[in-house]
Amino acid sequence: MLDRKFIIENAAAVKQNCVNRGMDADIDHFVELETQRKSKLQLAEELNRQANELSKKIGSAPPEEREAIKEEARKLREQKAAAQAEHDVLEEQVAAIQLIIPNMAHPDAPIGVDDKSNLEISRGKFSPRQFDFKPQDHVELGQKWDWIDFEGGARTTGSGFYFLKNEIVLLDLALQQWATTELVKRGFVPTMTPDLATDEVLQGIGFNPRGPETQVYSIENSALSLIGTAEITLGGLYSGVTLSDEDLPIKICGISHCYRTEAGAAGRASRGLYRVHQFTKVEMFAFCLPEQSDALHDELRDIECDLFDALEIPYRVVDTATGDLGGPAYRKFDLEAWMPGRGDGGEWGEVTSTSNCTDYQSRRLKVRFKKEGTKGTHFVHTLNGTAIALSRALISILENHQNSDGSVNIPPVLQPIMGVEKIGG
RNA sequence: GGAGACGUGGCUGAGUGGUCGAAAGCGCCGGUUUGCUAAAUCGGUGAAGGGGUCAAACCCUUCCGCAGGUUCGAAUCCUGUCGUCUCCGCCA
Repeated sequence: MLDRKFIIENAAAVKQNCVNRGMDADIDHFVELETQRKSKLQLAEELNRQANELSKKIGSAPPEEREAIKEEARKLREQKAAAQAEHDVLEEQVAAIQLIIPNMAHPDAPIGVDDKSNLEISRGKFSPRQFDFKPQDHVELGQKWDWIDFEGGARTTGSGFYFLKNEIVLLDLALQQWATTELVKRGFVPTMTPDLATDEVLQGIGFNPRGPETQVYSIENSALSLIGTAEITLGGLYSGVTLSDEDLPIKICGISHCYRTEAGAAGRASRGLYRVHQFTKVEMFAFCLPEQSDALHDELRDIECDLFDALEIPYRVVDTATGDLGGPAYRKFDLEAWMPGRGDGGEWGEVTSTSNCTDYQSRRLKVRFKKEGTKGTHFVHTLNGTAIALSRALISILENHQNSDGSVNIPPVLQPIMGVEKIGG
């Protein structure tokens, strides 16, 4: 969320930003309520101060006066409680609006209401391949070699779930192992995170854990939800913690399962593994100083490019338009891999996404830093990026590296881990 | 899952109704002393929110895991909750 003072002082810019992002937040109402809230708070504090003053007097007052002072103090406390109650109502309303005001956008982020305004900024090392046969999609390949069992997933759990089987399990594990190793080489602390998090952390990261619009599976009779991404647990890792500026940036990566309800998202573009309710992901996350976040964002994007280049998968990099940023992101880059089996004759499909969320998440999660030798604390900047989302990486590998007999070549970087050059056939 | 103990400032740790935002020690910052270092010694040293100021100084409120309650007044009493530890049970 944005700082309240910032919103009030920059109301016009915040309003324009909401328009650019296609979000509807009543900034004027926010300013009005927040102003009221502050004056109520001052009133409550003043009444409290007066009551405190009286309470202190009681000890030294002559016994016969004590009851009268007590009575007066009691009245003041009652008035204070009333003012506080009014304040609390306002606070709730202010917080509700503040929660839906999106982050400001990077000045270079393309402005537009949806993904049609996304701007392609670069391409990977490899171009989409010209097949001399009709490429199959990953669903067909998965069926042919008994690699992916959607029927089994549907029977045990429901539509949108699947079993991975046979060699593709080893490919999946090899990708996790390889990606994590690559990140460790680049200074990331590897973690395996919980697959559940408290609703508070979910909300801090920018997810809406409950309610009709939610994309999140929540656990009944508890304040826990299944995470949609390790961004949630990694971001929550230091919630409430004040870090030292000397420890920043902290680069951390995490392997987790990701769960998404994908309510209303079924359709032709969601075939197979592309949009599923559960998948595994290796996620990058960083906490850093404000002045570091732009460069770090570029670094995360470049790592994603390195990984997909190493896997020999064609992709393009997209600078996401304001309307497609979501709430927390200040700027977002997506990698879209070429998926030969998608649509008619192949389509680009999102495989990674990296966002600079500046202090939008850290303000809610209260992740601060202290500059050594100075007073006060500030909010860190947080960034996240997909290293490998297994389901979509598997699509990319199967579809791009398939042979005419349906066998699939394993990218050279994974061969030492898997011990084979090819699967199927 | 059952029983018990505990949760105080960067750390250790005192504090069982007001004089406590909180002793003491350690650490840290600054001064003095000293050939350097160490030691000694003096002083300072939490956070959030609000007001105030050009900026400071300064003022107010809140914070002793968290949330409620009792009371004129709560670190201290009560309830709930979360976390940690120990023992038992169960278990991969």
